[in-house]
Amino acid sequence: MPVYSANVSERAQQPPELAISTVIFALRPDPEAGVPTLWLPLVRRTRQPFRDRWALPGGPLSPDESLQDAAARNLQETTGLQPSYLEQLYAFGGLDRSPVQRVVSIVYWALVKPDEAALARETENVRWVRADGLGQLAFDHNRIVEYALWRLRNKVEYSSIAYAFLGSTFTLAQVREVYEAVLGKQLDPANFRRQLRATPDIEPTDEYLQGGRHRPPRLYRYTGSTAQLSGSPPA
Amino acid sequence: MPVYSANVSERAQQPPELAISTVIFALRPDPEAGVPTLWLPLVRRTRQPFRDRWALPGGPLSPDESLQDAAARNLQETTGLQPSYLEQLYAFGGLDRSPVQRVVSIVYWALVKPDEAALARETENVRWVRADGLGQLAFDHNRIVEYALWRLRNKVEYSSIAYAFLGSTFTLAQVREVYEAVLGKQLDPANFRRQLRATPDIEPTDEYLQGGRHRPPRLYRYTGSTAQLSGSPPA
DNA sequence: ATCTGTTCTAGTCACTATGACTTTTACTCA
DNA sequence: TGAGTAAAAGTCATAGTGACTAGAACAGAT
Repeated sequence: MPVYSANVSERAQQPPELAISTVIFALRPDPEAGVPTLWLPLVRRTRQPFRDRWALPGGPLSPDESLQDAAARNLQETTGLQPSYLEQLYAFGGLDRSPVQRVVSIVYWALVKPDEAALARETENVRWVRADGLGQLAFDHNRIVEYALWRLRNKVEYSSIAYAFLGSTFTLAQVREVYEAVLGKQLDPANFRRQLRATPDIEPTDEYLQGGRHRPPRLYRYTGSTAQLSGSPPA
Repeated sequence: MPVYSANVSERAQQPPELAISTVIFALRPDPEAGVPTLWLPLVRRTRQPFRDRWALPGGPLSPDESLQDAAARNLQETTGLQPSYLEQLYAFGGLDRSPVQRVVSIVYWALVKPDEAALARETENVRWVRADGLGQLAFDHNRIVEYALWRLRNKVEYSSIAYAFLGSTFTLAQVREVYEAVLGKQLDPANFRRQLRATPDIEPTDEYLQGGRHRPPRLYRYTGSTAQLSGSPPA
């Protein structure tokens, strides 16, 4: 335990600090295999506690912004990205999350589209890592990412969240790759295709994706509401 | 709008206040029809803002308790009840939730069993009301209850949460009544029965419920984990 | 003692969704 | 021109569901 930890009576007097953090997911091609995989940006801590350790983007809540606005702002500030999906994940408020002062973190999770993800800037203090294998993070951030992953995997199966990872048109195989990357398992192309064809929110365009060394796949478009896909309270 | 509202510059200087509230659901027989329906306890506000309006039980977060402990405590304090299920609902942090000072509320929702619900004390300032038809509540609490209801209805369909409303043994018809009360629609007894018989976590006992003017129904027992039914992050 | 109304319990039938699998189509590259 | 690849369409067996029918087992009334 760190030496700079405040003692109990000191901590009891201060009100808990309120912070916003965000888990940001994007699909990027794996450097080796080339298949899309889940990545997320981390920021290097420049101060104690956990100095030089990697952590989720986040910061304090400004008095004049809503919780969601605060999440969108620190997402913008650290990565320069606009999320295509943003939802509250959970409020973490355990007593020993930070060794210094008690912090209650309201955590959001976000998805970004590939064109956005391509713009993402990496600096000395901002790094993208694969969602598996992200060493030891600061605070309880490993646990938070685990929970965000669990939520993402659930939600991809019962909602239309997958399209938040894709551009305006896409092939059915690309959709399948999103599912495979998120769920971490192979899916049967023919059966997957049949299911998508049966959902009304996915309509075929007249265009085909050229360039592959095989039969050119048709492009599709998602016509469902990109607005909050149930899971957040009505505004 | 109230006259005691602070102006913008005043509000901007204070850090947001952090509060915990809880939506507590119990099944009680409807006074007329007699069938079980959803009820929840409200507390009368004794101070401004919204003095004399009904509101969700809640209060500030003590420095030495976790979020969940705080929810359990103010549940105990206002109603004297022990919840059989308690889960975080959402963190509400809009700018205009309170006319006085900005408040961020971390809201929990709870289910209580019928024997507990029977002990619930009603006082001048604590009243149980039906989950539909609860007039105008203080703050944004109507919206919060709506969201809690939405979550309850969802969760009852894909998880085994219904048994948190029931005692240690129960008839299959009682389980069906829980579903009907929560979902607000009639279910086919025969088909519902078939489904429950197929779930491994519900095992028949050798006992039967006597007293009805019809064939006595067999009693069953829920053997699944009553611990957190997925939806909260791993402890 | 028998009848009646009730719910419990078991079962049938048609329809739909799904997993595993096969076949044909349409492209690129050697 | 043939080989390789993935797209696209279709087949088949199986599991689950909604709608429905019918017998079983009780209490209370006749």
